[in-house]
Amino acid sequence: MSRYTTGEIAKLCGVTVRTVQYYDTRGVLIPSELTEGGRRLYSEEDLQKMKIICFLRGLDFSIDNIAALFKEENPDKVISLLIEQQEQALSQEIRERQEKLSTISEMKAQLKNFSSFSVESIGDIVRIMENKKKLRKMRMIMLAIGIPLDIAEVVAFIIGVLQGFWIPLIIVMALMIIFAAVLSKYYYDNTAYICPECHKVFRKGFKEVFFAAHTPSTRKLTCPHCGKKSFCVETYNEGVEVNA
Amino acid sequence: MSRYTTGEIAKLCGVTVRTVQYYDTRGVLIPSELTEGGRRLYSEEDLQKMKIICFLRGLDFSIDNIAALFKEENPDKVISLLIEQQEQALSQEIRERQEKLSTISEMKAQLKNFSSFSVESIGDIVRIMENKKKLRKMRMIMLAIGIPLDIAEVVAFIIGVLQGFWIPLIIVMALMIIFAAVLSKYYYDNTAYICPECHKVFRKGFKEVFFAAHTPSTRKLTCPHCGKKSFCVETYNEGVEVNA
DNA sequence: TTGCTCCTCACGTCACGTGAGGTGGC
DNA sequence: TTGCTCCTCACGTCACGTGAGGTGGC
Repeated sequence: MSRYTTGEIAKLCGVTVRTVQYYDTRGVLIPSELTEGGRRLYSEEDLQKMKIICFLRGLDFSIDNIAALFKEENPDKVISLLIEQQEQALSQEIRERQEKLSTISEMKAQLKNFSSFSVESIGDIVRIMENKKKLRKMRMIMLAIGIPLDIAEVVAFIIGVLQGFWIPLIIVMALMIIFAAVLSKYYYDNTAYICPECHKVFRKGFKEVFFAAHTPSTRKLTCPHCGKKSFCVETYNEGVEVNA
Repeated sequence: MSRYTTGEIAKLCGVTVRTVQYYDTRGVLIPSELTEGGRRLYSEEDLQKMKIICFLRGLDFSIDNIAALFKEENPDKVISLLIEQQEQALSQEIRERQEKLSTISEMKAQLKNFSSFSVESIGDIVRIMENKKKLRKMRMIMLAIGIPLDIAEVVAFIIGVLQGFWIPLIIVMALMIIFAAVLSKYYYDNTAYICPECHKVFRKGFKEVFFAAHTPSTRKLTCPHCGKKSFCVETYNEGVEVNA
């Protein structure tokens, strides 16, 4: 009959001595023998049990559940239940982490718009991310109107060239100008800007916005709150008034 | 200037009062004011900061990292670093959990082979899972030899029927018998069985194994160690002698 | 005055890790 | 005798949760 010491069990199972001792105090693996000096001695069965415990711990089963399993009279029913639970828990944890990952990568993308970053900018980013869907929806609506008009213009132009009949093109051009004005106004009304310096949301006059230097999602504007001129990130306007 | 109490901050940020107090003691969010009675009062900026803290905590950033970020002079460099770290950590955690999930589902599949399950069977399952690759490899080798022979037999049979020339079929049949004998011996030599009662690995005589009732991965055998007859799970043989 | 909220200890959670100071066993 | 291993407290980790017993503020 081979006997193992705490250290031997630990080495054979790839854990620390402390873990083996801990499992004793937790009552999952009580050594089958003690020396007169109070040292733990483990049998071959103890070793096998420890290996099972380590395997289950490696699958994130809790020590309480493992202990319960060993005390159980009908372990076959309990193990199936525990396995189901564990599958659920792990899948849930994977889903959560995947969501966090996608939030992080969206945040990373937004960070690039901030020329002057301070920790408070994170608050701005959260706001932008929350309003991003609305902003995207608005842009989609504008595209849905703009693209057919563009097509109409090309068609009217071709008609003009091929048939020498220019009336359609003139009508379409007129429509284009009207729609462009309406769309610009619509876009302007539904966007606001976040100052990267003082983190306030503001809107400015149409002309200033229209002619400002810009990138796809920022515009260089003078913040009406702190007075600093910088590239401000565009966001969906939720009831902000124009601060001239 | 609006002031918020601990409870208001908690409600606005979707956390408990205890959490708000805890962030104070941890030094991440120290209230900008205290009443004479010692109650915490938070400013509007404190609220914004708390929202950022909660957002970052929701992405599993540690309180220490968040605190460091707020104290940092160049937060833009630090935030990028932290984001990278967090992405790495989350991906790693996802991978680990996916591996655990696949181990669990393999274990679930193996469990079905155990008619009489006890907690010790988990040890058997681990052993079977470890040897599964070798067993599969052996079965693949046997298929790789068996299938060409099968094809050869069909071809020889067709030749016999079409041309009345039966010599090839006779030769192939003879080869088949020889190979079947060799393969059976090979299969027999490389497999052992685990007793679901006493969990020992054993091998038995060729005849008993050959004629035993069986399923694709178990065979009804009498365990030489405990003497009980039951469906034993097949595993790869790692140097076990025949225990007649 | 009465609820409600908030306050500070202080201990609990979970599965160990990390010393400290002492001792068994080859 | 000398190392090495093991022993038992006892505290630390991480981000809070959960009472207990007391008090501020409307």
